[in-house]
Amino acid sequence: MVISAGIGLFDLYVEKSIINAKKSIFKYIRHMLSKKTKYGIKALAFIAKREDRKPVQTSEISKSENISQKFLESILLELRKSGFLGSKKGKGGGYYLIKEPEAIQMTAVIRVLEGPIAMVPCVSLNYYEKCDDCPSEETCSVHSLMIQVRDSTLKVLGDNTLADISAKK
Amino acid sequence: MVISAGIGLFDLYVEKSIINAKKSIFKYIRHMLSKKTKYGIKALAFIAKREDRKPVQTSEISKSENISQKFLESILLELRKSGFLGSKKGKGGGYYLIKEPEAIQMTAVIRVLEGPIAMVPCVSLNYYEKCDDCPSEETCSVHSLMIQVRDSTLKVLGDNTLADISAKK
DNA sequence: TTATAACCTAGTAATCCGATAGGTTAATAG
DNA sequence: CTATTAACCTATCGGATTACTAGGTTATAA
Repeated sequence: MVISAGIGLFDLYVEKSIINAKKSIFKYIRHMLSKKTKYGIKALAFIAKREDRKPVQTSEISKSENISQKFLESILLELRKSGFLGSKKGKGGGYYLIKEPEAIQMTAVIRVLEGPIAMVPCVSLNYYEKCDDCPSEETCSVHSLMIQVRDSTLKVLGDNTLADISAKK
Repeated sequence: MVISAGIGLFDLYVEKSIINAKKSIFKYIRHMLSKKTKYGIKALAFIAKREDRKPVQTSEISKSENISQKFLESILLELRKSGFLGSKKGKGGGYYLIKEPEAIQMTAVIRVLEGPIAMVPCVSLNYYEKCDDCPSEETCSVHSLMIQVRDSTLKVLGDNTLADISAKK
């Protein structure tokens, strides 16, 4: 007597329930800060911690901070192009800070790597965009709330410089 | 003499440059607050604005706030299941507030619709998750910064209730 | 009994994230 | 002058989400 030679209806149900279970167990959690930004900040802090101003290699940061080297390369490249870092090729090359850590606000770093700091485009200072569904921003219940959130976040990120977050402990 | 019978190298280059141009013009902007949450807040405010406690239909909110009705249905359903709203079927049915608007903090609403308020899971109070790349949270440069952001955001969203954001103007 | 409006289950296109692969260019050491 | 080093560049990818849409079923009231 053959119990189950192929995939029956029951098997399909089991299969489905496993998938659903997986979905609920490994529930995706929305990250507001992308890994790109997170890695970028970590890398900047790593470079800032160096007493000397000698170039730091991507490979060193990658190993020390557990970041995929290729991914990190693209991030550091972007930070260089945005004017945060300078670079040097060849042996003994790498990336180095151009400005003083005290002069680098976290708002600037996040805006370059992540984009807008505001939670909705209609309250963004640097990436403003009108909502297509909203007839008026004055009467929008979300608008004023998000302005408050934006301002408090901006205060924190503006007060913190690279020097603050890379302070040796 | 055939000038160009098919797709030559040059055509491909042109094609490519158009694509790149499109990419840069219509740059995607990361929204931290999803439309789902935004619509949910707007709908709650709409219902709270009603003096009477009679049920409000999805269709009415949908028209007034320019929200896709089907999408809104799913959102209101979720808000009902989370204990923010009550519902009534059939004619004259709809959704109504269960609690007083003053008793509904925006932190609660956002946590249900959006998920964590923190920008990184490792500083989330309700959705905590260890970072797999970080050896220690104490020495992480991002961690302490994100705690500050979280706390300031939490303060704003905790201070604001549904009554505050739905106040008639 | 019929209209209404909530409730439920699927599925979809578009889009992004995080990463990988495989090179080229420029600077330094020997 | 040559080899090595490390930044720089281009392309591509799977997996996952978001914001919907489609097409129903159930419960309530007129």
